Amino acid sequence: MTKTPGLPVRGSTTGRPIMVLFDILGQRWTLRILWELREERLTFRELQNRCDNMSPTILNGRLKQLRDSGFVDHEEGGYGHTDIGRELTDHLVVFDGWAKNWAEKIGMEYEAPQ
Amino acid sequence: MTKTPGLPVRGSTTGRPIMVLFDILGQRWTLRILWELREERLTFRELQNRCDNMSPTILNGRLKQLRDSGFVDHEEGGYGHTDIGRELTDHLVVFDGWAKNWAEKIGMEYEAPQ
DNA sequence: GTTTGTGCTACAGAAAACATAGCATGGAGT
DNA sequence: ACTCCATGCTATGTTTTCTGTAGCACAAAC
Repeated sequence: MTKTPGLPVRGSTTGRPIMVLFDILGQRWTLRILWELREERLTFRELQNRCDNMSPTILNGRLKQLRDSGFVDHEEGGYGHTDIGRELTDHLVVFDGWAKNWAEKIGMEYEAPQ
Repeated sequence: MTKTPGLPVRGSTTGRPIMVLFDILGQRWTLRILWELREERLTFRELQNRCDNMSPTILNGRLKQLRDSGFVDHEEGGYGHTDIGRELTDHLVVFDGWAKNWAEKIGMEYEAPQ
């Protein structure tokens, strides 16, 4: 079941791009997968390891979806971002700094390990 | 079950803020709820309507979570963003324009209704 | 005192995700 | 040729999450 802008998705019959995007990102592990690929290409199993040993069934499903959506490809060296996938992930990277700020405001200072 | 930076979440034992954020956003409807509140306060039922009549059970759960996380409050006029919730949502608004671009690249020109 | 709006909760069924096992392919080494 | 290992999955049964529908409790308006 491919999710493409223009086609209806869960929670939206119009296929409006932002809704399609929300539908994709609002599934468990999707954001995390994009995130983990931010620095280097990873094999299926490396990716699985970094994603807390998530179920391969789901990982495979997500990767299929991300490839269908044009965010991820699978070439020499494993799975990695396409150009547009990198663009999307760059936006996510912004959230990293932002989240630390949020963490402080919410009353919890998080200290990075090491 | 409150999700707070510093406490472990699904897929991350460290409670690293970005992971907590991904855990929250990577649930169905959460992105959508933040999105629908971007312009005005909405009552529970208005919000439900805009979110494709999502199940009130889940809506209630999400709202609890978003309040616990400090993104949403419930005051005069219904549910709405806190300052930090607005900040987060501003980032999401960026995705709207971006998603249209993505839609074109992926080979589907989406025309907004009306 | 009945109707309308609001903010939910209850509950049964459907869908998604999980954990674990294991298979098929391909290359390296011996 | 054959074992060994990495890689990319699929299969299966269980658990968790989400859905859909019904309905309750409170408050204000009429």
